[in-house]
Amino acid sequence: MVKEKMNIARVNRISEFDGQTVQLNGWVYNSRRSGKIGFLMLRDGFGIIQCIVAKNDVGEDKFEEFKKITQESSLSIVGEVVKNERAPGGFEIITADLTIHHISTDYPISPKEHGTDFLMNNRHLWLRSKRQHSILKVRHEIIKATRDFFDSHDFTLVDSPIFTSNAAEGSTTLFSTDYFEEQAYLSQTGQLYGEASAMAFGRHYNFGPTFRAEKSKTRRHLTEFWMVEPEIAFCEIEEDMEWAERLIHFIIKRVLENKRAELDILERDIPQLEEALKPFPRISYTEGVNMLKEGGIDFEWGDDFGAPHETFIAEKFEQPIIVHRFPAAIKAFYMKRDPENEKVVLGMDILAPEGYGEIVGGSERETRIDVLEERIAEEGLNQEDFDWFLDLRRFGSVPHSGFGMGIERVVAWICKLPHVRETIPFPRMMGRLRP
RNA sequence: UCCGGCAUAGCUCAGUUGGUUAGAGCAGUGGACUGUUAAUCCACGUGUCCGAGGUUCGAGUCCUCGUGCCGGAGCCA
Repeated sequence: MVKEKMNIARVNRISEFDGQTVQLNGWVYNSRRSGKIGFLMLRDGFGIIQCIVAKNDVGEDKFEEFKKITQESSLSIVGEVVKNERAPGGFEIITADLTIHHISTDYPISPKEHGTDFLMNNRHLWLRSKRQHSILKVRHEIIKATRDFFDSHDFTLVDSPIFTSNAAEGSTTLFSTDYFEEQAYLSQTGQLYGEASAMAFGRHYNFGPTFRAEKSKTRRHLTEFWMVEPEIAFCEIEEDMEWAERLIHFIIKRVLENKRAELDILERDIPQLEEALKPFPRISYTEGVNMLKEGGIDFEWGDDFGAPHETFIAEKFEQPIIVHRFPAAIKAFYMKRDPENEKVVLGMDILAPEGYGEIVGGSERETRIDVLEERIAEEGLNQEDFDWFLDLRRFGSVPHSGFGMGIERVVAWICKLPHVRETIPFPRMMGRLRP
């Protein structure tokens, strides 16, 4: 039996236990035997380490027991931590004792190749694999960096509600739900509430799930995704762009500092990612249209950029770029008109390089109540639903700006994944509600 | 919603111009091996060929419809 009061080690800190006898608790990642010696790859959630199980060390009975273990069986190992160059990771455990907690039978994910649909059906188990583990560790670092960034600049996290009565952006499809005999929608953005918070706290951010019932089947779309949305009082569009750029620089630095091993497992091209630490070029929509025309692409001023247009412009740069001042007609009602050109709004999008497209969308907000009322009517939205929002322009209206950053798209880009579905533990997409 | 592709063993796939008994690798089980790195070697098994209908002497293969999945467009983060 495994002894009580043993040093319990975690694989990520195994070097601190060099030469000591420790206990490790985990699952079998893989194992192979060669007569009287076995090699057990133990996965403890913090890492994977090789454990040597030799008949001479553990005895006849324990060795017979070891022979029974299968992939993803759970067990505890007691043994000495030793340096060994032959072991992946540089350290291995010379097993003195092992206790089996549970034997797995027919674990579906073998160490060979599988299709995405099969793996997604087994997502609850797929999370145990090295690659998925690394992606979610990077996701965690990105989220933590985001929160640290805002927290360290006096932003207050103020959560926005998930159930809402109003559509903030008329064009997008909403999930509808029955709310005590009234219709409620799942939030597609926390922004309008964020504006209320900014007037109360000066600098605000919210971070939560958002829902879009778009029937999108592309590598960039989920129906449920996480978005961080800062909103800043007394902030104009140029400063808004600065905040977004500084945030992304900060995130990249932190991932490079703390998640290098994970990026290596994902075979991420590091120098290419480091390009994102350069300043972000700022291009107006009109300049973007000219770039398309010079590139021989048929495009009319006033049309919205499609994915191919975004890609065409973004591919000219190694780092993310900021596109700003879009035609008012194609953007949301709350964006402020450019005083120098009423045809455009003070909105901005950040396009990630390497074909990842839009990761940030933001704007300076319209401060004039009459303009907002007009725009709400134009969009065919219900004025009553926005009455509380319009109060923000009745009681001390000030210039303010904000943006939303999609976490999954940032994770996909930083990890250089082919699809956003692997960036979230349990993706929700059209045709995917389980597990 | 629109356009294109795919569907064969638990998994990944092959399957010729339509031809008689549908195959491989991996995983699994048993055995050999004290330094393996997705170990190797020997032995053993598995099929609603996505579903329905049609053409044909004969369909995994051809046709029609349906279903599921994948990619893209639109929309967006």
